[in-house]
Amino acid sequence: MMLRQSEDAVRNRYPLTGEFLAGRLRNELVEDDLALIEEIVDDVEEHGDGVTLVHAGELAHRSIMLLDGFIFRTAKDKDRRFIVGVHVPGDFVDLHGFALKRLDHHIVTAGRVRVAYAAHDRLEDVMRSRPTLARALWFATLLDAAIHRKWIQNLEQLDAPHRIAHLYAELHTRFELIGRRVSRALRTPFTQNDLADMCGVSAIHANRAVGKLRDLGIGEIRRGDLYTNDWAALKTFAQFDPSYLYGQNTRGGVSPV
Amino acid sequence: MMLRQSEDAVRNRYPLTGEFLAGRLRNELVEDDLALIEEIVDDVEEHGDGVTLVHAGELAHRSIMLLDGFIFRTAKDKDRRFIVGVHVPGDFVDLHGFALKRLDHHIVTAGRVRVAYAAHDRLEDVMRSRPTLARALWFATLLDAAIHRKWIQNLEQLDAPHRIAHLYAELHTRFELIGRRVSRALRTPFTQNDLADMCGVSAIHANRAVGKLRDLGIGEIRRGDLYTNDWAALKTFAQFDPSYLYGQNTRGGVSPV
DNA sequence: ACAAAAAGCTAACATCGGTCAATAGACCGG
DNA sequence: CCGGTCTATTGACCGATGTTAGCTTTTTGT
Repeated sequence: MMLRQSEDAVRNRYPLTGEFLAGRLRNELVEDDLALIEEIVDDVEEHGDGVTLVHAGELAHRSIMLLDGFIFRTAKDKDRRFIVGVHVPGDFVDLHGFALKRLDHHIVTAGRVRVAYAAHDRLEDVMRSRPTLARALWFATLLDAAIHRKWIQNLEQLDAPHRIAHLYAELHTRFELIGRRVSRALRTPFTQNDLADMCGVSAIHANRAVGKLRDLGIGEIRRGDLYTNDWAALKTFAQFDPSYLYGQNTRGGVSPV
Repeated sequence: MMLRQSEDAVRNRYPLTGEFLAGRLRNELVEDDLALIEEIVDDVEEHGDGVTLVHAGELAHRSIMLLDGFIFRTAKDKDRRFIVGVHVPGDFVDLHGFALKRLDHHIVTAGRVRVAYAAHDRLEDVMRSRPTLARALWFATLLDAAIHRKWIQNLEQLDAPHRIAHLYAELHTRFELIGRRVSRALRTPFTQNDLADMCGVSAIHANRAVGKLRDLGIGEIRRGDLYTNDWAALKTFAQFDPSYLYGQNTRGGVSPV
């Protein structure tokens, strides 16, 4: 299911240069640079749940910016799926495909999404004329790598309940960084199956972990939505340290410029 | 323990532009670019085992290229260490520190190493004058991210014996890609403790896994060195698919240029 | 060569997590 | 409204892994 809309109509309701880019490419990009990014986006689409936007191995000629919703990076086995990353609005989901040409994994929607496409040849032009912007895009891919490393550490260190708590803690902070304050409920379209595939456990064990978080009073997860009245407690439980997200208030190397 | 040597003396014995760069930054870099990389290396050092070359959080003003030996990327807990990445000769170990300014993890030697340093301001100059080279360096960090994703998948998918086998399979291929053919023995300075920290299991369980690989006839690991007479069998056992390393023979997006 | 330290190995037991089976609730299409 | 499918949930059982303890072998420092 794919609903293409008038590009301008969508843009007017959700300007690209709003919360999104200001967050993910957070740095001292000037207005001109932001305008330039708007220009290279050549298409806006909406998609339903579980749509594979890019298959591993395909030659890519454009990259996807996520405007609304969630997107998974997945790997597939003969009979199992592995989620190796998740994206929130403002993320350039497969920017690395720009330099690598083909992806080593799939890009799959999680729930309904709105995405924008940036053609590689236009990206090419822009990066040549604006070294600042080129650096910002590099920074974005490095941030992805930093998140990957934290996931590796979590898989090595935490048991299932802590992994799930850490996932929501990370999402909570990533939403903050794009200017979306989450109050009592963090809403996602994730099933317990999705949580399991992100945390490397079986769906049944993910269910047990969700139950444990509820019993411990850390948070209640219902149909992907996490409810809590104490995010600080949840983050402490998850041993969450936001420094790997290179946010604004953590000094040192914030700006990619 | 740090043994600084005459830079020229070391370079003559192990020219930088040899196997190393040709492998890791594998692409159509011209001679001039390679010469340029040699120029920005301003120091060569040797270090012993277990030396922390860069601490997480430190402001970085230079990046490390590994010339010989192995280097871990590690995270630390109050009483535990996690290895989130391993590097082989030819790798720019903390190139991402160039754009991020501070690292989210530590850089620690594994056994004796030889490293070269590239000052960030010189990298800056070079990247401005040679967009081709800038793209190559970006490519190198994207390759790191691809390896991170495979590690995530392995931690989600494989049990301890398969994780260890996959680790050696990966190293075997990465050595091939830098022109070092490994015949019967892949030699590393890894202890079983190191293997455990890379695979997210206890040292005792790593020992059990090593024993199982021996019993199954997959390979024999003695003091970090893996002996086998059938690498293909080992790679099959590990479910190893080299495409994520973006090697030469896998067509599509090989060149970062 | 010797002693200390590090690394490797093994066994026993407890916990985490996977698998199978069965059930109930929520959502969807007809 | 109904039946089918997806999702969530629970219990029983079993394999994988963690923990503790003790021991042997290898390496390292003197």
